[in-house]
This record gives sequence, C-alpha cells and structure tokens, in this order.
Amino acid sequence: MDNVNIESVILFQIEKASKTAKQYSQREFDRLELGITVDQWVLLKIIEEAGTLSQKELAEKSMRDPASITRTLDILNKKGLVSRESIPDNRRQYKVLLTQAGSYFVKNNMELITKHRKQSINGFKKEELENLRNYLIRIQENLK
Amino acid sequence: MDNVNIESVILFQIEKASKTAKQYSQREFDRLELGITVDQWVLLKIIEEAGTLSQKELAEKSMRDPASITRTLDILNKKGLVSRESIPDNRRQYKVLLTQAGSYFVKNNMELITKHRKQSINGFKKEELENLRNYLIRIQENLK
DNA sequence: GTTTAATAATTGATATATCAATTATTTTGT
DNA sequence: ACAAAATAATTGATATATCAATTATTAAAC
Repeated sequence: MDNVNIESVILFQIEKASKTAKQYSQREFDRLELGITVDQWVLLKIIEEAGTLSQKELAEKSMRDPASITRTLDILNKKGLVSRESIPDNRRQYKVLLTQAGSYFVKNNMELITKHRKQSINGFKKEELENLRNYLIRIQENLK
Repeated sequence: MDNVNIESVILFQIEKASKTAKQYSQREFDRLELGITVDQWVLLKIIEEAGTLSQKELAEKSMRDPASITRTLDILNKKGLVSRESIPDNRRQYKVLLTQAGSYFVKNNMELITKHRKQSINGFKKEELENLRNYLIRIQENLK
C-alpha cells in the first residue's frame, strides 16, 4: 500500500527535524539578543571557515539563491560583521570576508552553537551518528 | 576540538537534505505544471488524511505559523482545492476539508509523490530506514 | 451569571526567498 | 582581435513566512 501516512514519510521527518532545529536555535538567538538569524549565522560560519570566498561559492555552500545572498550580506555588512573586498584581476566578483567584529562575533558565540549541536545529538552513539550522516548524504545523492 | 567544519554538522546536513528534497520536488511540480508549491501539497495531504481538521491542528501538524496557514488556505481555496466549513456549536474555528476537486487532485498526483519518496530512499535497506526514522525522531525530541 | 482569561482565526507590518531581467565583466570561438 | 556566450552580482517584482496586534468567540474563575 503506497498511500502511507505522511508522518511516516522520511522526507517529512527530515523537514520536521530541520524546522525544529532552526526554531530551537532561533529562540536562543532571540533570548540572548544576538541580533542575527540562524541563516545569517550559517553564512558567518561558512565565511569564517573559508577565510574568504565569492558570493557564488557562498550561495552554493549554503544552498541558497545568489540574490538572497546579496541581500543577506548587505544586512550583515550593515551590522559590521562582513565586508566585500575587490579582487585585483577580477572585477566581476568580490572576496567576501569577516570583519574583525564578525570574527569576534563567531568566536564569542561558537560555544552556544556547539551546545546546541551537542544537544541535538544527545544520546547518540558514535556509530549511530556515522550512520545518520551517511543516510543523509545518500538521500541528497539520490535527489540530485 | 569543538570547532568542526560545518559540513560535518548533522543539523547542517539535515537542512541540506531537506532543501535538496524540496527543490527536487518543486522542479517536478513546475515541470508538470501542477500549479501548487510543495508546501501547499503537504497541507493538502495532511487534510486528506485527517478528513477534516481545524487550522490550528493543520498548523501544528505542518509545523507552520497559523497566519501562514490562513493565507495558504486562501490560495488553495481560490484554486478550488479546499474549503472551510462552519462547525455547528463552534463559531471560533472551521472544519478545513478538501473539495472534490482537491480530493481528485491528491489522488491523481499521489503516484508522482510516491515516486519521489521512493527515489529519495533508493538503495536503503529496511533496517536502515527504521534507523533513520528513529534518529530523526530522537533529534526532534532532543530539541523540544 | 458576569467578568476575566484563553483560544482560533485573521490582518498588518516587516523580513526574507525566489525568479527573471539587468548590468558589468570575463571567457570562448573563430 | 572581435563578436558572441557565459558568468557574478545586483535589482525589481512577486510570493511567502513570521511576529505582534486585533477580532470574535468560548471557557474559566469567582
């Protein structure tokens, strides 16, 4: 019987888990008055790890629309957390990077984020985590 | 070392899998000109399964904001797929239900959706699926 | 039984996402 | 070298999401 209850559909559970996690983090962000959204945090973290990267790369890594990246970077730039630097031999793209304030911001809040991450996988055995990671990647492979 | 690469963070992979799946389905919806979004489909499916339910229940089951449900139902109502019926002894909420056209719509497209679901878990053993489901539910429990 | 509190749905304001079109620049093909 | 195609970022139009406030109704507390 194909027509199963939607609650039993894996993709539905993935979406629920994703929403639950985002809402959980955003509540904490708001409570601590960090002044940014979870999606903005993800961009900051990706930039920090890359050191510097183009907006196109940022869009790919975060799986978001380039237009949306432009606007979010404008917001983060107004907050003084990121900047765009011109590239000498390439006037078509920028190097996106963290400002010093942005760098501090990520460092200062990393602990909170780590706490969230740990909370999300509380009670998981190492092997279970490996399995889960593997499953999620396989699903993405199946759908690309 | 806490400050791991974001790609290795489970929550990040969950979000990526979620986005990948939604984009995959939406591309197909658009290609087949179904005229609805994936999120709208989810509401239709929840309503179909429930038979009838209130908007509050619909918001809970879909993990969305009641305001957003109101507006999406307006859209689905304009498309002729859902209706709101008044409840005799309760003038504060409605019974949301599918119209006949909505009911046909769900039936007619269920096969496509089932194909997507199967594609997403292609190559998974039964046991792996059970594990994955279990992991996702545990993560949600951890974050509520 | 009447006031107060809680609830369901809606609306307005604002934020963000997405698509298509546009601009500026760089790369490719001939 | 030059025209055509491709690319990166931006902008405008539109859709949707979210929060807070509002309205209408029902349940509760006294």
